[in-house]
Amino acid sequence: MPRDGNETKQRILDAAQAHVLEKGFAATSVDDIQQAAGISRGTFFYHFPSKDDLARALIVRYGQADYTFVEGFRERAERLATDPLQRALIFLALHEDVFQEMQPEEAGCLFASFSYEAGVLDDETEAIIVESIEHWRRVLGGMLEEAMLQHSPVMEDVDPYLLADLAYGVFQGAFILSRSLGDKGLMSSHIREFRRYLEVLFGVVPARGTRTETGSAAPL
Amino acid sequence: MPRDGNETKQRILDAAQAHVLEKGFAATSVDDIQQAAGISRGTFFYHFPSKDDLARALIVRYGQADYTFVEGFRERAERLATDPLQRALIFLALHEDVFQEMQPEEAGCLFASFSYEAGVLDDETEAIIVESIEHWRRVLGGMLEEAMLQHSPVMEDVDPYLLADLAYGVFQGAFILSRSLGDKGLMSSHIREFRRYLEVLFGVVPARGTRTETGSAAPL
DNA sequence: GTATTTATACTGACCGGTCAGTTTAATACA
DNA sequence: TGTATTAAACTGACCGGTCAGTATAAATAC
Repeated sequence: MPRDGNETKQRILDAAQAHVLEKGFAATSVDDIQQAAGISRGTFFYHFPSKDDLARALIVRYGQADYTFVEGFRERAERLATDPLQRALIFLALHEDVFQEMQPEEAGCLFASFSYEAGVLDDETEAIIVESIEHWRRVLGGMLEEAMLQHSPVMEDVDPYLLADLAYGVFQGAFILSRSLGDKGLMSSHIREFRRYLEVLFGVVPARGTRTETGSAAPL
Repeated sequence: MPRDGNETKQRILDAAQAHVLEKGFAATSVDDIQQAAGISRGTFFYHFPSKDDLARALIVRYGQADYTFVEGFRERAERLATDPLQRALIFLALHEDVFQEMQPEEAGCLFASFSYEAGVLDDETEAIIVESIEHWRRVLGGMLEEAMLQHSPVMEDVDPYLLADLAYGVFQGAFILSRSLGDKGLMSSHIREFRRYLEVLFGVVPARGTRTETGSAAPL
């Protein structure tokens, strides 16, 4: 059954990605991948000249999938709301949903995995990661930049692109915490907390005062 | 120069930690470590029965250093302020200073590095990582819990321990972004942004209205 | 419409090298 | 004298990578 070579290639990439996300690239042997993908050793090297080429292919595919996801979420957010802040909040909430449905073994980012394995990727491939982060920054940062024009933030010197980077960082941090603590639900709660930050920063706050606290709101 | 065995052991751990933080544990060979530490192959195995024992020792030492750091910062923060919110803000600012003085090759967390290399550490050693995270959570979360009693947060259902976890995640995420983008300064700005979140959440906000925006502060 | 060719997909044994770990004999110090 | 260290040789498992050959199916030929 030599028909569809591309299907095999994708199966190799799927098996490889799962292994790399769990154990890391260096600790993933070609034999591991070959066995998990249900193919022979020769077939692996038929599709990928070297293990480093596999790494490159993994990053390329991951970057493309990431781009598609982000653009899809952007479009959905733009369809669901006209207010730019609401769009940003929805954009993040859509990510939250995805993470909630993730299997524990998927909870991780391939880019982050390689970030602690310097020297594997060549400069071009590293650039794909940078582009991917910058794409995210452009999309979410752009929404927040627009939001600033319509909602006065409660603080001065708000940098919408720093906020976008921070959101990306929160995702990455939540992945690591989630893996270290074995707590899957952590992902959602961290994203939700970040959304709360945006809400309170842009003044979209549910009315206070219904609470039972002692009262005085004066700070410091 | 066979004098101090412990000094050699520490030199091995130093060299190993630097390599692991850069390339990962699996990609770090005993020869790499041995050469970087300026010792012989035999000496490495004299001090560490196996490479896995080295991993364990690295985590133990890192956990201890982490504990010392956090406790030191907690004490300094408690000395510098009595208000629990201010203590939390100072506690974070002290971390910010440390990260600012970090060399690019140090920018990373050993725990995070191992979080993408499953299977290397035994359960006991993994538990050290969990304890370390929980220690952080107790310290910062405790400060924030106290802060909630004195400052009414502008939102309901604020979970001080979730905020502490989030701060930890922001650190981790900033490390990854910093490494991926090659931007060292990112660390500080992300921590500073998180502190702003706490400020705005607890109502410690510099007066608004001095800004040049169109005016209306009413949201949504 | 069967034989032949061609391109693609795949196999598994094999090779050279590297890795973690062992052993040994000699040596430096306190 | 015992602890710390060195240098070097060695083992065996495993690793990435190669290669000669097989299987398949569609295209081409007769």
